[in-house]
Amino acid sequence: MADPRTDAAFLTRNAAAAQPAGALEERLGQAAKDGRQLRVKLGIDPTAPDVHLGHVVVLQKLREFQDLGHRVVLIIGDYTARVGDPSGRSATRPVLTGEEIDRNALTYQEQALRVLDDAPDRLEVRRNGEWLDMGMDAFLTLARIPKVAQLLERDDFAKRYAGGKPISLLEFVYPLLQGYDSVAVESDVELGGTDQTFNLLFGRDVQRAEGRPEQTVLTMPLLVGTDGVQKMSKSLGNHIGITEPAEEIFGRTMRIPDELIDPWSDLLGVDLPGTPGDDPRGRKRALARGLCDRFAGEGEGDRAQAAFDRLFKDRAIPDDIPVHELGGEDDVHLPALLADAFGVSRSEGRRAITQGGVRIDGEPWPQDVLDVGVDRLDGVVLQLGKRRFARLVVPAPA
RNA sequence: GGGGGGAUGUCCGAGUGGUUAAAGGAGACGGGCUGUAAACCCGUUGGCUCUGCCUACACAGGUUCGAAUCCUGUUCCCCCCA
Repeated sequence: MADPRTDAAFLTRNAAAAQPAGALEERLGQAAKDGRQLRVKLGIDPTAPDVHLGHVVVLQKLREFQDLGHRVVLIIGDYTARVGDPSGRSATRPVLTGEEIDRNALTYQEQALRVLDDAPDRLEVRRNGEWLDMGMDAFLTLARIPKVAQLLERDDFAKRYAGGKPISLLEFVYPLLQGYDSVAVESDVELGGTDQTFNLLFGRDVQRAEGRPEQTVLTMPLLVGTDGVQKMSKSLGNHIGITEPAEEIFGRTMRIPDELIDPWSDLLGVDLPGTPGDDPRGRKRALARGLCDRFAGEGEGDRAQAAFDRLFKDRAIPDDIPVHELGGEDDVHLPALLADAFGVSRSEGRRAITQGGVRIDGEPWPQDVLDVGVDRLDGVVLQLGKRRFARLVVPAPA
């Protein structure tokens, strides 16, 4: 446990990079000798409050530091959220209002604690508004540090610049502010995804300029989203949130491409039976169960899997489905009903019917029938496609 | 400050007066096959009270029998020169 070499190897086993080389082990050794905790920083941007599996990769790594006795410093970027982090973005980010930031930060914190240890000596939560709300003179002093050429080398800036896409000065300033966070909290180590590499390394420059020891940078590979192509991100809609119901986590995990099974298992810390490449279906089911147990609660994995099998193997109707109340009309226009029940447009509903995608109580609905008497619908299960269900009820006359 | 270029549907991207709800691709959705994977096949993809109607090609106005396409103004973006 106290062997720095073992600890460093453990911490970097699934990391993308630890920079500079060997620095992590050295720090761990120094900390052990001085009998103090390392301060491990993670800055989070409170623009997207819901924590998803992509965030878990880094949170999980923080947790490992905590379990080795170190202290995590979580920085809520309430001030920097007004700037907008350009990392990995091809366009300028929207700016949030103060209330949105507060709300998001709270939600995030709450959810992050499902992964992190919140013991008082293991977790410190700060907001960078504490120190970034500085005067112009202080800011201008900081502004000497970054060089334009250096900023332009950064991958996403370079791409945008070459592609004729806009980059605002505000975005240029972002790394500087994030770097100053490291000065303010005296971080020993900063974590982030590989897309954060530039910002994290730049933090070292700021620390050096301020006469502080430079932090070690540990980057984690980006978790590929459920589409199997792009990094997991809420705005791309390829994410799985850790507060989602077990059925959802299970089902969406089952839809990931096979190539993702091992990276996910590795980065999210879910152990799988068998060897990589073998029995992808079985391993994927184990992965899905593991994620459910971890985020929805112990035992949820088996439960979700059973529900999943009922639905897709037996093609049965799930037992826990939302109830949709019908209005008072005698005749129901099916496209309108589908629109109300499932949040699609009436045209989409109509299309689904004419393409044979609608079922009533599991029986395919005739493709040319768009209207039906309300008496035919009381208590039945309306189904759109393979996985959208609603139980219909006709309210008793008052 | 001067000059040039651009803004099209979820995204990318054709289209420079009529046969354009707008080629093509991606994505998505429905069906088939299946392991709710991949690959593959078929269909759909602005809305609606649907053999028709309405709204759409940055925004506002104009020319025309007719405009995404022409003109004027506005907003935003990019490039070059200073």
